[in-house]
Amino acid sequence: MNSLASPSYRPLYDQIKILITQSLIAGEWKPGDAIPSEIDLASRFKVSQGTVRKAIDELAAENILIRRQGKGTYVASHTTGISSTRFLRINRDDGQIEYPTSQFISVTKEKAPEISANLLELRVGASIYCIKRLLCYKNKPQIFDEIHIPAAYFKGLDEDMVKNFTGSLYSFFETRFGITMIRAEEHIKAVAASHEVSKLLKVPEHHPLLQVDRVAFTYGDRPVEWRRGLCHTDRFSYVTEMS
Amino acid sequence: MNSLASPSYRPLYDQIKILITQSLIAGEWKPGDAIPSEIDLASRFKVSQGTVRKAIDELAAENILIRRQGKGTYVASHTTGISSTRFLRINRDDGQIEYPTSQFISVTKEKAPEISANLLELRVGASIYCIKRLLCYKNKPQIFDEIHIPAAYFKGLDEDMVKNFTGSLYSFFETRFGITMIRAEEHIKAVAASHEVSKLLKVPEHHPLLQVDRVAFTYGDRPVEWRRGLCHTDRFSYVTEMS
DNA sequence: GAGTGGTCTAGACCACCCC
DNA sequence: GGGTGGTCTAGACCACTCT
Repeated sequence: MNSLASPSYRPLYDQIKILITQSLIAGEWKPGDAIPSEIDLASRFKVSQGTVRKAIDELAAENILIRRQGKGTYVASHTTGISSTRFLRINRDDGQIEYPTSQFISVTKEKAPEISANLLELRVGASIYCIKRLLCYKNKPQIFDEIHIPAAYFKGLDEDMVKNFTGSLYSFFETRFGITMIRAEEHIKAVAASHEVSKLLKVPEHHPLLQVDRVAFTYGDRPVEWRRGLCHTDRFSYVTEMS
Repeated sequence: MNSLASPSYRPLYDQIKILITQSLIAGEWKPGDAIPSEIDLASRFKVSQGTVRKAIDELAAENILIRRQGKGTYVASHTTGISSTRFLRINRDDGQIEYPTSQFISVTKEKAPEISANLLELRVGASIYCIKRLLCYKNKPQIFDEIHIPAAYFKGLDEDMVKNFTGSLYSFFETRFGITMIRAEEHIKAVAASHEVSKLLKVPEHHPLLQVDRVAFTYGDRPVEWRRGLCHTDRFSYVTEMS
């Protein structure tokens, strides 16, 4: 998880993990690609297959790689499979599965406010893109998202690109900007709907909403997105598991 | 995680996991105890040390066992260490660490209502204990909990036992009834404070609260607790991570 | 020094996928 | 049948803890 800790002693498989991660950062293997077989990697890194295995096992446990028996090991992609929805924790209460559609409100270039600058490790006032959108279920707006991303990593992003893309926002980031989210931290509160948001979500002013603040990280645990979601949870819940 | 799935083929280490879990259920090794060394278990189960290792690795990843290099492998306990707070996801916004104190309101025997009966796999009307309490930070009430547990698993529980116990509720369940929680699922919503709850939490009526519904499981993935927490989140957040 | 978990290796064999 | 990941073994050696 955290690649800090005292490197008084670093196991081989840990070094292999870092080498693989570096290849992912460098784009040697792209999301959806198969990486070389364990045997090939073992001879490339001059270690045994078992050591490569342990490194891949851990990356697979972090959902960065995906193993498929008999076929190979693949780089997780937000464009396909489970990975495309693994960051969506809002579910219908009746148990039915339904995916939301996006309705974009605005895409603007802004100066980073303190709240997102700190978490994105930027200077306050650094250039960011700010995306506002609604997530709708059955065409009814349920979530209002405000999303901040550093302009430096998303050069050339504009409103039309976002609006014309079909698929999730993370698959957009991955496909158009080569930035893949691998992990996120969320802080959740209950808040009262502001006048502005109440109109967007079509709820009474002061209606209770779930406020979900997220920081998302890409390879190497670099923070690259801050967002605040305001969710109407009368018929939906945020679902999580712990052990 | 789920011990279902098609058993068309069951790896050895998986069978070892089941055998270890059965020993935990039977109480052969209790929370806090060291289990036998890998070498001992290998000879007991007639497999190699590596196979035992893989089984223990997975149980450790699920926080059911805890490895300590040079010392041994221990059964996770809610009475000590990280495990004692790993189900508490509410944290202060200012980043300071503070643990809540319990203030019990009532402990009663009830008939299970539909909502908890279904999730606890009981008949509606089955006998349960209902515990109501406040969790306080700096003596200020922040969370109101209503907790349902099957009476059959907690025979003899009464109000005095609960009130006189010092420590978390899960360490109480573990110590007094031999029931250890290993996993939980939560569904979260934003709701308005009822008149009743607003008085307990000392917030205005209709104030937004986080409603956290939980089902907790013990060894063998048996559900043994349902609870609903109502949290005042003006200075606290529910924190979670995903990957 | 003895005992524990942790790493690393090498090799055999199995289950799965696809040609 | 050949390639991939998955299991299992046996053994050597390392890092850590306690006595």
